Amino acid sequence: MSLNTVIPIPRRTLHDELVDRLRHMIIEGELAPGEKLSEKDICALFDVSRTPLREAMKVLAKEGLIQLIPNRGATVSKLTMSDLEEAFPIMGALEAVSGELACANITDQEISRMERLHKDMVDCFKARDMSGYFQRNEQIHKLILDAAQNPTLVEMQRSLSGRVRRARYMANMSDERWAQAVAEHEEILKATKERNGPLLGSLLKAHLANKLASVRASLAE
Amino acid sequence: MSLNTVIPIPRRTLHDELVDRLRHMIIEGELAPGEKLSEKDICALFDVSRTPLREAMKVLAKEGLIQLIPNRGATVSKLTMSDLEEAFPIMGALEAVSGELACANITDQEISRMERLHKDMVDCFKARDMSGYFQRNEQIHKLILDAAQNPTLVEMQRSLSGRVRRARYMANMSDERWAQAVAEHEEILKATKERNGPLLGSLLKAHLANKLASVRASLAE
DNA sequence: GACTTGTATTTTGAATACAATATTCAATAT
DNA sequence: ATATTGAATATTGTATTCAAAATACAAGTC
Repeated sequence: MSLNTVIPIPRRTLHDELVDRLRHMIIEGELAPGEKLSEKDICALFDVSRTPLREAMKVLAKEGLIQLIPNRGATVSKLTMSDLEEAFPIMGALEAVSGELACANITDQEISRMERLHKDMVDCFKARDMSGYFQRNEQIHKLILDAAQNPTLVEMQRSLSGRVRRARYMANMSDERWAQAVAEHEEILKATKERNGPLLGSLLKAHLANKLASVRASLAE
Repeated sequence: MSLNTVIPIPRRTLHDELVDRLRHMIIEGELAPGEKLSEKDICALFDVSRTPLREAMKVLAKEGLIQLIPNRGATVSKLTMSDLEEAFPIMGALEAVSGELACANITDQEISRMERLHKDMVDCFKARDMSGYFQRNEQIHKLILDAAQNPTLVEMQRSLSGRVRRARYMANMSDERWAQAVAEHEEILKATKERNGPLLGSLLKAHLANKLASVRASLAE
């Protein structure tokens, strides 16, 4: 029997499924920041009992996406500027590490995939296709992260960026900033191809810092 | 009424309490790595029902202290060398950030408390009081972290160091390494007093790297 | 009318009950 | 003797029930 090719039957528990679905809804803004999450309503929505839902809520609270107050239920976490200020230095540090580790481990194949994604992303930029741009952008960052070969790092980044991703609804990217971001990505690609870990690390960190600055500027108005 | 001085009546939920107690037991090694955690047994141990226990388990799994396999229950995570190798670069990066942020925010009062702790720690070293040393050592690191004024950073560090703390049972610190660690702490104190963020950051990172190296060496035998 | 105070309703926390899956172990076949 | 099958048992996943706390609201007071 071809044991290696057998894909295990996906059997998820309800609470795992709920974690994924709720997380998605929160990140996509379907559940608004500050919104009260009534157990009753959500149970009705997904047609599950409160037990698996409550288990899922504990996980989401740990990820920082919701807030649980004893005897008072759950609300979707609000995303304030100070939350961003808090998260960004950490994300920056993690980006730097992932850059260093990625350079140490990345394969030629991954690099060429990155080049392809980069090209597509630039095309999206030229066509002013923001949604397509964001998608490629995320894929590139994910590629770097995965190349770092560190599951814990991936998990932490995912958790933080999940919290912060909602910020894209907070501020619109200016045209200059967009162009600048693309330019930064050119350098990021270059450093990766050279497998220059420290450089890639600092580029990624700077890239993130610039992003925060632009959000801050856009909110200051 | 003196509203500011009223301490809220501490009312914790059972699952919160369980999270704390189980975490403590795992970190202290009372629950051995690899040990199966039977819901029935633990419920009996704490005299609670399965509902709050299961909620607590989800949180501990998220912290990486236990592993949950659907329909097969929970086991205490094992701590392998490769887990350490994975965690340390992240912890290093977080240490570096906390050093930078701490220098920006630390008060004179906190610095003098740090000096006091440092002195006590050196005394413990001279008296070969390892337990006392560890205690002060931890307090110093916690002080730096708290000074960074970043709750998310604190939480992430706590989570990672919780996983890794068990490593102290894996390897005994050599006498040279101990002396070296104390010397490193001298520099850490100095950089803090000078409020030299980048320096403190790199010292903390190096301090951690050395620790990992010593664990690795000690395990290599 | 604004503010208490007490009661009804709703919501959450925890325990129990039931269902699904895994494990154990004896009986059977190889 | 070892391996395999299937029933018995145990354990986990989910639903339901019960209890405690919070909220909503109405009646009474100033």
